[in-house]
Amino acid sequence: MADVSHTTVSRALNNKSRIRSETKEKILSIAKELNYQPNFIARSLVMKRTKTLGLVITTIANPFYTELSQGIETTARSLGYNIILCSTNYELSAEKQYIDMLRSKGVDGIIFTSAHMGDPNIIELAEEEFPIILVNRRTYHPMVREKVDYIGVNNILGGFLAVEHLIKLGHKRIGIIGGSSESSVGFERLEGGKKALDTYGLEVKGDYFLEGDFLKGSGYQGGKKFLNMAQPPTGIFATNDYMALGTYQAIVEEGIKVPEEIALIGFNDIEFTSIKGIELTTIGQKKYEMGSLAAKTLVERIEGGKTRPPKEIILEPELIIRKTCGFHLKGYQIELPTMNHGRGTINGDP
Amino acid sequence: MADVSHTTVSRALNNKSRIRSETKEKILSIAKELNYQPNFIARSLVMKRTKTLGLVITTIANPFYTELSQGIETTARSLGYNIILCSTNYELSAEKQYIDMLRSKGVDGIIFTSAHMGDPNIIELAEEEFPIILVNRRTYHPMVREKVDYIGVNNILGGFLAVEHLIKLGHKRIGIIGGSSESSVGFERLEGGKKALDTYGLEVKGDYFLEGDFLKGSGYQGGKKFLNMAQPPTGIFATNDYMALGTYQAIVEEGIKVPEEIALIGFNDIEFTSIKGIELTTIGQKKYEMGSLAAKTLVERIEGGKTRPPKEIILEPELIIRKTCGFHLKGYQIELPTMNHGRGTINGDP
DNA sequence: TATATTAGAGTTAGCGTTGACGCAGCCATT
DNA sequence: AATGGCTGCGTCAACGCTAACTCTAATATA
Repeated sequence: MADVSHTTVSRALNNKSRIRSETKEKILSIAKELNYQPNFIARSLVMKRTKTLGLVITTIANPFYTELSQGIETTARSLGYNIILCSTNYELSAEKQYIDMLRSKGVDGIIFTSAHMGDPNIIELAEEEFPIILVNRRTYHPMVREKVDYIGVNNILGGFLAVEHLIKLGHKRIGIIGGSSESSVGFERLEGGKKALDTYGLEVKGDYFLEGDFLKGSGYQGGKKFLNMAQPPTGIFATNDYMALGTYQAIVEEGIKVPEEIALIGFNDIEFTSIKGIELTTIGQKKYEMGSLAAKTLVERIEGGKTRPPKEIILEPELIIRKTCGFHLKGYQIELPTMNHGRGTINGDP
Repeated sequence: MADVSHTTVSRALNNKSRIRSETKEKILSIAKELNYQPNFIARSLVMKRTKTLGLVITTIANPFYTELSQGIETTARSLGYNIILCSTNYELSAEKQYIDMLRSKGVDGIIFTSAHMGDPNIIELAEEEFPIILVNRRTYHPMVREKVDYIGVNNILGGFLAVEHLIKLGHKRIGIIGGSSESSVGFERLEGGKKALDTYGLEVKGDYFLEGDFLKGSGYQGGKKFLNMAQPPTGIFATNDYMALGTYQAIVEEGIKVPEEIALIGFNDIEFTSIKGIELTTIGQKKYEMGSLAAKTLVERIEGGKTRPPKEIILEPELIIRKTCGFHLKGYQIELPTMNHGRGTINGDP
């Protein structure tokens, strides 16, 4: 060594007080020369902090989650945290295993991107006040809402915008393919859609609501089912782009033209929906930003103590008009005032 | 406790000998009751094993890497390892930082999915005999080849198959958009393409080789450049699907038809190239399997000691014929024997 | 019967850090 | 001159485990 105790070295490396600056610089230069890397494990053992976060995700194969993850990872890194990736592949038992493993490895917090509606694992962690955050999907459990932060998009508004768009284009028969019933996101988008129908005085007809699972296959089957109806819908809102792509394929296979005969709109604006040959009209959301905010908020909670009341950050969705809705062909048929999105009034003005 | 020392508990939990089975079961049942989770950090500190791997990747935004990562993560998990995700976003300095962090956190090994050709970080790790593995991209440095495992696809054959396919379809002027010169993958695919031209007696003309960077933009620019030539190529091989998509857009924008006027072929077979409206002809590779093998091989090296000579596992690529090459319109114009792929002869037969 | 062997435990040390505490030496205040 | 406080270090313990060693009692062997 450099003629000092290991404690002094620790003081030098961690920029602590009670050390002479000469001594500190001497130690630091020796450390650099030896290419010394502090042992994070030993530090973690005593500090009870690992500077590592768990990221629980169904699958990064879905580009929506990929982009979200990018935001999470990049921001976490800039805050000095690493990410342990946990793909559950849609199995709740895997989630439990991952949680145990993550806690055993001492992660400082966990990010859940696709929590089930009544996920018992989440409830348990919330009760313990272990630092977690919900992104994208949420849980409505009161205990959870009282304790854990949530970052998401306004899915109700998103669903509303999608269906409103179809209505304005003149469609009267609108089919909606919902997401999994275990997902708050699917539920909320469907709610928004129904609200639009209601607002514009259209009948809310059960036949026109199908439950999917956010996978391409269910979009495909939903599409086929709609086409086999006596009165098929003329406009379809699939509650995510994957299902919209499946629906698109089902429609095209039947020799029916999109958007001339059937209009189609998705949700998420994943990268490949914009390319020539598809150009899916969809509801966009800031996925990267959502991930980034999630990482930031979780780190805040970890480092700031647990006293802060939980945040709910709801981002705004955005209608992205491309080709599959037929807007470029005929434009809006009806002009009605759009729902008040909560941004139109300022300081008590009507 | 349960009237035993902590050592005995350790013996019970780790299924070690020198313990009576009654005692063991008693301890285990108490552990279960208390929902006891062993502290991995403390264990890691003494064992010098964290059961954690680093995954260094440019970006998971590219679906190729996403699928690869899925294979890696899922397999690693089944072997009892977790993955720390490290997206470099194409910065070499970020790679160095990540490596230091990973080693500081005591990962047992690191998986590199996109090593630069002469990556100094890789060389350093190889010299130290730290357990690493190269997937997809490799380094030709002799020291590295002598010490570290590599899993990849036969890119030379892949490039050959792509260009051969275009030749057989009757194309004489074939343009190739290469990948980054820092990537072995781009280099090899280009080599394979040139080899095909050579094999079929076509001129290898410098103008027809453009260097890209594997991003959509460079495919787009490459496409434009080709179209502005006095004698544009009639068939284009983009060395990955992203660039092919960019090229496709450039061509369509000019009002030229794919595949009627220009044939297009990509490489990787990422998910979205198969959907209706695109249907890109491409060279497929088993991305998930590649990742899976990488995780398995790295764990083998970690757990099996460092004495084993390095493996090179080269998977076989596969020509996937869809719509953009025009095969469905006219079929092959030339029938020439395909290059011997090393699988045609058995036991000394010709 | 005397001795060696073994199973089933406990005891102790150490992994590489950080943090609480102690102890000189120096300066400033009373 | 005596007291107090501060600076700059070293000492010691602890984090929660595993591994090496030790000890005891029971069993096997001569």
